[in-house]
Amino acid sequence: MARTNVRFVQSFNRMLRTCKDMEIGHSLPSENAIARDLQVSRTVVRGVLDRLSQSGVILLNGREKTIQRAVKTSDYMEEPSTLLSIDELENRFFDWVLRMDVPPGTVLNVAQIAKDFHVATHTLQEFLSSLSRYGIVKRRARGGWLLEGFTENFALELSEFRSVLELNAVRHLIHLPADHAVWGKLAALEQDHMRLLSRIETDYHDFSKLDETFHFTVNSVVDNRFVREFQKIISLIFHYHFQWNKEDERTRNEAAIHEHLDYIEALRSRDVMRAEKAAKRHLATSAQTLVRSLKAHDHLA
Amino acid sequence: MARTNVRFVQSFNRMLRTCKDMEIGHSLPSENAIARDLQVSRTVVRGVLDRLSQSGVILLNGREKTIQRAVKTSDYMEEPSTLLSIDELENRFFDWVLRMDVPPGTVLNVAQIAKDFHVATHTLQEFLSSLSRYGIVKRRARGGWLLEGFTENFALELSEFRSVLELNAVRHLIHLPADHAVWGKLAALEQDHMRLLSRIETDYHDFSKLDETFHFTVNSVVDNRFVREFQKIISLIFHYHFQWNKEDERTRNEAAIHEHLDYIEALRSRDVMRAEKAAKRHLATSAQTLVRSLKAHDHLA
DNA sequence: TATCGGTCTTTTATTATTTAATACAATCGC
DNA sequence: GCGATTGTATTAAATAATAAAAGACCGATA
Repeated sequence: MARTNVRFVQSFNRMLRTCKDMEIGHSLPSENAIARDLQVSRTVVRGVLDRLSQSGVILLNGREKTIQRAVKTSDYMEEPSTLLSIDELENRFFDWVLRMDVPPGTVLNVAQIAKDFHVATHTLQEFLSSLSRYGIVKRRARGGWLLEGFTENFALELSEFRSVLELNAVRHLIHLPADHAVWGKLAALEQDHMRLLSRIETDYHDFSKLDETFHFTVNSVVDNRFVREFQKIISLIFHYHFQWNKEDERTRNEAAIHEHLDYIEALRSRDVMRAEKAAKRHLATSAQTLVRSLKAHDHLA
Repeated sequence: MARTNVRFVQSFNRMLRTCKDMEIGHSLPSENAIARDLQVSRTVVRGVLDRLSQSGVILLNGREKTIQRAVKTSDYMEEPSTLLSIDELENRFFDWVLRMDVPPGTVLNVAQIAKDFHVATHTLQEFLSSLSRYGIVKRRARGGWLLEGFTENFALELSEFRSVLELNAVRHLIHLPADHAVWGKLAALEQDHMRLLSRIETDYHDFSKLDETFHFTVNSVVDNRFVREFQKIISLIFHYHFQWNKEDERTRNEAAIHEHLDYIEALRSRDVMRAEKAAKRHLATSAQTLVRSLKAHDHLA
């Protein structure tokens, strides 16, 4: 009925492994040193040392913490199943929702989802609250959460927002000096695209990852925390849709590669109009793909 | 040791007020009807009716809920002090932080703040979690929250992001037909600006609100949930800084009014370059003001 | 004199509990 | 019989209580 003692158990076991490698008669370092090493508080360290002394592995005497006997397998404690952190939850949640096992408009059952995902309910609550900033979920008047996205409108607005950010990045990028790192990265990406094109018949599937890297590279020239945060969610959503929209995948990806190559070429020309045009064309295609795959999935539901 | 019964108490008192206006011998409507009326579940209604029957105000007999006696003042229950909701919390929190009672880098004490703000700790946790999407706070590795903003960099990046969004809005706006509502609003705003200018000596303080309305109007032409969400936080932060940066306030505001008027004029010309230029100039001034007021406040701390 | 360990307080994460919502079954009046 | 109403049971959410961990303080010690 309170917080778990995973930290204690893990620290205990790690401490045992350290003891195992030490000779009998030697002494462990100071509590502070151990705490620093294990990245836990001294309170935990003291708990661990107490327990080690109780089971006779070490002898506490003033500042001496002498190893008394060899460590046995039975000394180790079993680690309680650790819950997912809020970051790990993000991926699982999107995986679950974006595959549209869940249609928009669903009322989310916090208790059930928390159980399924092996997270504490309050962790899920926090996560949903943070998602509500993006309008993906909404808090209902008297308890409960409503899944709003991913509707067609959501996809359109997300794509539009993405375009605004990326076009801004493009305008920055073309003014960067020739020795800026981004140009080298773009050249490398160009090669990657060409290589993939040559083996597109079989490996068209690899485009998803390449696409993510490409857009990330373009946007990386803007050093802004808000852009970065949004980029994260944008790439997450686009990436997921890539994964499960299999229709025309080879054709679509091949066309997208050509658009990317045009895009890179246009950037390199340093011509604002041309670069913007190439970017816009690709972003429009991308938006269309997203909307279409949403609709296709909707039909199944 | 569990959730509060505010809902029950409030429903009970509201029910009593209804009973007070009814004559003895009359019967209350069905549980479902009452639930609909009070906007609570039937469970609560049944609880209320039970209690009313216990205290002899009504007599329950099958489907009859007959009023038995007049309602006395002592019948009413005292309402427990209700906690702030997460929305109300947002304003209080920003008020607290942006006035820089709290320097960047502070570790936030959830328990303490929750008590000070009269919210449940989990409400605060959720709120902080949602703020972490904007990088204003960060979750620390082993518990606790770290206040990151509002540093100079934060102000710069926020301003930059604001510019990106607003310039996009400007590009949309100038292509809107002459009969679009926004032109009327801009004309009205222009008048408001002129009027304020004529009484600037005394009423320069009113500019803050006008500024907010103006930028809201410009951005309103973009119908995008992500833009809207960000607009909320941007206007919040800019607005707060307006409130407490008193240095040169009259001069600054007067200059800003002129920039706004130029801005409106430029929009009306429908000339992209001119509109962008006017917008950029004002946004740059605005960014500078924000950074400067941050620094000024920093000196005091 | 700087580090160390004992003690205590503060703070956080999680569970247990209470209230509220809702689904379903039974009943009543028309 | 049928729709509305109530009775009952299950489920879910909000919050208080609580165990674990972090950290502050201080005298002791090498």
